[in-house]
Amino acid sequence: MKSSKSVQDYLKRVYELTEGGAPANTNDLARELNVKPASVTGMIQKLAAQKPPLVQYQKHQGVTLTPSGRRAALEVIRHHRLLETWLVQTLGYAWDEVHEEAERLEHVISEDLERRIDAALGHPTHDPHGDPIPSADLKIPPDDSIPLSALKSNRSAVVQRVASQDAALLRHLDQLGLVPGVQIAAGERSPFDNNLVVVVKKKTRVLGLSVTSKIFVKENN
Amino acid sequence: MKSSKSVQDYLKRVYELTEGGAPANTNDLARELNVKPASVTGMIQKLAAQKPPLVQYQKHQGVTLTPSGRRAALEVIRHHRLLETWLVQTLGYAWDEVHEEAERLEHVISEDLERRIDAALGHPTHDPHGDPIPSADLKIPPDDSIPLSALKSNRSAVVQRVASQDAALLRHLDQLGLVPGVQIAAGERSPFDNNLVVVVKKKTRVLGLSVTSKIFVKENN
DNA sequence: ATTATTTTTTAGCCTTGCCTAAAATATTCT
DNA sequence: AGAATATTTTAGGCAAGGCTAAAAAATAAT
Repeated sequence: MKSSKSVQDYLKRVYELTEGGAPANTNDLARELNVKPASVTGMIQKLAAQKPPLVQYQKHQGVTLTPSGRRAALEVIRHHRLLETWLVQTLGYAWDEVHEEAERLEHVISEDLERRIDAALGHPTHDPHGDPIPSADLKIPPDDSIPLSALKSNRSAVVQRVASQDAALLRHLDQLGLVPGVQIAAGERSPFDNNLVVVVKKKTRVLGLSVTSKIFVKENN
Repeated sequence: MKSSKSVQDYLKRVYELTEGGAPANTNDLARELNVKPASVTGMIQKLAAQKPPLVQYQKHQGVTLTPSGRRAALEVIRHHRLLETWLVQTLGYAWDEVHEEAERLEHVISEDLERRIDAALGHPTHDPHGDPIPSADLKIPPDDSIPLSALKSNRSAVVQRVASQDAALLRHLDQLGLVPGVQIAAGERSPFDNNLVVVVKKKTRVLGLSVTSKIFVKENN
């Protein structure tokens, strides 16, 4: 049976919060879902009680996804990222404008529409932010990028991904040309505040840690 | 405040059922909405109690839309018809495949997306079935078509609209070439069963009342 | 004009998913 | 360790939107 919008949202957030390996905790989920912690406990208990269970859960020990839960989460994420790509490529949306729209559409599109969008776009592997789009069989391509904040001085790299849905930040980066696919070079790094000098499209910029930690790059050769 | 999917569905059905002028009754609404009559009564009472009320309602006398309710209904219908047009024109859907998809999408698209689709399609006035698309200010173009079943013998006309969402019927009509825009000519009519001989694209067909009553045409000059 | 039948409404209940307040458990600090 | 603090869970409620069963109203039939 198809899960509700709420359930899909919970699974998606658990997926995101457990990408680092550690289980997700109630408070973080509550914050991400704009819901009270007590509500999270309630929902998590239901998800863990389903047959088959969608999450693994022991009280006071956080939540992880079961294989079923992970599949359901990836299905939603595939919808989301295909939709974002589609809105940008066919309706001229900017990359900072598509998140909320996709957030609503992702829960209602059919598998048929999913396939048609996928085909119309030529089976894209990454969305406008550079996030990988799970394939039809829900595989995710491995990610070997590193945060720009970890790039060594005097090395060059290609921007792979911008891990933010903050519209203001995205517009700012777009302005600077800091979008997926772009070639950059790292210069001096301040040891005090971690500010980094970066050359993008012949222009020299200084970026703070709050920015460089969200830009993921792949070092050249 | 934006109304829920349920409320939008109720308003849309009331709109459709009252197009003939008469108020809609509980049973018809229940059937259209796949809900029990008792549930309809409950919801209608809530809609009539809102400030401003969305429906006009007196017990045992059926339901009509207030101006606010009508506006809300037309907004949803605009979404639905723009979406159907979009799916057909940009993703290669057939006209019998789009109804259910649009039925779910219509409730979640933003006004921004509505505008972008409208613009991308060149502000279409009719959907793939020939139904009029309410304009941005929710006006509906007047309809001067008549059912094919009422077309006089030996007159020719242009198909304007096919008033059905039955996929099998739509596929059949598509086969026959009986789609909006097509030129047809009426021949003999059987006085017993109302079967009508029609010439479409040089081919002669005999159509029953269940078909001719759903095809709306405009007689040539 | 009563009775019978159909239609509509009321009454009471259920599920989902959220809330607040209180209780229980963990964690941190001295 | 024990107290103070922070986090998490339980308990009890609420609103939306369905349902069934019973009551009431309208319509039809004798």
